[in-house]
Amino acid sequence: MKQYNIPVEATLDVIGGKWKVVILCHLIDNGTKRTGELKRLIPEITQKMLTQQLRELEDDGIIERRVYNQVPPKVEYSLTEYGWSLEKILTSLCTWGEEHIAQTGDGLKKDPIES
Amino acid sequence: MKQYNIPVEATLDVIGGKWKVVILCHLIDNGTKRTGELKRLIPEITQKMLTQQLRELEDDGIIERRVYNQVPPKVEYSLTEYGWSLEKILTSLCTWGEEHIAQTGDGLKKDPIES
DNA sequence: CAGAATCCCTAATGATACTG
DNA sequence: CAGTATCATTAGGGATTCTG
Repeated sequence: MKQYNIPVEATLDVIGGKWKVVILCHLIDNGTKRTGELKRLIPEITQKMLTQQLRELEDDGIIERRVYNQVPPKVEYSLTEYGWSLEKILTSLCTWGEEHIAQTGDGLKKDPIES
Repeated sequence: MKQYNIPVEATLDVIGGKWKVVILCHLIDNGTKRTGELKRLIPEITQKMLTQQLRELEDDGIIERRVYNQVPPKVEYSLTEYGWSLEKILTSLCTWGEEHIAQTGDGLKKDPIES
């Protein structure tokens, strides 16, 4: 049992990881992504960090990991019902980022991937 | 000019600091807090981190720093208009934390401060 | 009271190689 | 393809001291 000084710390505990929000925002698109897709969508992330962040999200019940027993391996990650309860937060974060970019000199990198 | 892979990274750039969301959630209460108040509301934070996070939020135009020229010094921090554009995000984060705490074994620390 | 400046160290992250 | 294990690195952050 964890103890917080303020409720929002509980939220940060769950989505505060360095890449978690980014991962979740990608998953929110259609709700499901393969490991390799996430890796390509998040070029700077390392294999290690991707796996680690995914594990933690899984442990917190935010995402589900589905393994297809085949060769080569196929693993899909998707939001759980509990994970979808973050939808409002995630979309707000995304929207704010878009508006912020629109208002500042910041921008988006040239998408290195075609779809 | 910063370049992001996905818009939400811009948001994380601004509020992704270790204590920023917590600080902002406190400021959202009534919009203004003195340095010492924040320090007491966030017991685990160090002087250094508090100042550092406040500076970054100030640099990003999220909060405003008002210095009263007196001895002993008095400094107040408040959300700027731009900072208030984060309100929806911040309240969502807080609410989710409350619900998460209600549904798990987690809880809040005994408030060490009266009022 | 608010905060700047040090020193210092751990924990978080990266890089690489290996496995089923 | 997905993931583990290991080693190396660093920077984020803590403790302390000092100042107006």
